[in-house]
Amino acid sequence: MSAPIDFSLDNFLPYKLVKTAEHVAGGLARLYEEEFGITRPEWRILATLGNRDGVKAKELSAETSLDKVRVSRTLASLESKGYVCRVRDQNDHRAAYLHLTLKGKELYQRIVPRALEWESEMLAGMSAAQYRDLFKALDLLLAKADGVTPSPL
Amino acid sequence: MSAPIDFSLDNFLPYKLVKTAEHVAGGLARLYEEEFGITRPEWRILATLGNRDGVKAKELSAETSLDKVRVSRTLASLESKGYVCRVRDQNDHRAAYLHLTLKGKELYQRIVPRALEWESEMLAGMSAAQYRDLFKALDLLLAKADGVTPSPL
DNA sequence: TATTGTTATACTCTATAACTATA
DNA sequence: TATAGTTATAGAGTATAACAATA
Repeated sequence: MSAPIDFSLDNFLPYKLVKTAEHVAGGLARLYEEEFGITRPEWRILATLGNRDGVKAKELSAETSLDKVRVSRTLASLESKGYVCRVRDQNDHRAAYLHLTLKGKELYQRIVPRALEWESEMLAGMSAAQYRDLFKALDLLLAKADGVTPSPL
Repeated sequence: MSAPIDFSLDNFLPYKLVKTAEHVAGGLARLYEEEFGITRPEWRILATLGNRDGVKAKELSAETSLDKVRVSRTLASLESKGYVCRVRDQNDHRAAYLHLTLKGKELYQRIVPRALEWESEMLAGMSAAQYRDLFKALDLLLAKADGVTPSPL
């Protein structure tokens, strides 16, 4: 007879990560859905364009971890809300540069401080060192999960 | 004119968490979907019952972060696959104790070692202290996200 | 032929409410 | 009235494939 296995879901890394991510990101999502009327993918694209205006859809897809289908649909909805406009690339008529409109920039300027405020509340009990180590650990896991073995720290 | 905002999605905690969780948990999910033919919620319930046999659906819901609807449906599919059986509570005929069948226990015994092996590969580059700190940080965030202010570490 | 982006389709997940049978 | 669990339904998210326009 084999020895009983000692395994608890609650101490299992993937479950812990998913649960924490859902609760943390879910709280913020409620904030910008209820307070600013935008969805999660809309927020991701808005955040990216606020930081790097004029990128193309393909780059947006890489930056936001949204596939090209979702980017296309999210851009359509952001455009219909008046937050984003497209400027066709004159050298490659398939693609377009994406820009925030004035209204989009204004929304970005209102959301970011609230998001940062929310983040710092979330991190309130954590030291700067803990925060740095958390990000380091997450980066390590991300790289491992994607099959990249990073150079040692 | 206001100063330009320095904000990058990639350094923003909720995004980082979600992205890491998706990549990490996604890799494992492929493992037990392809190798063992069970879905994520099925795995969560199997893992819980393997550890705490005979709990009721309501407790399963709390343990697995799945709502009662999903628990009910997942139990139905696990039952139809022959991994789980129900024993009505004689004192409360609304509820039932959930048990792994022999086939369910056998599956659990095969999956857990693979899952732990996969986890340790994922944690390979991380020291014991880093691992402990990561879990501590995740617990802290989870408690904060759920609005509980835990006692200081 | 390959690439950018869009449209279509189907499948899963999530959230809610309505329902049953018990208590 | 409240609770354990089920069924029904609609909305959102996800994955894939087919497609149009352009390179």
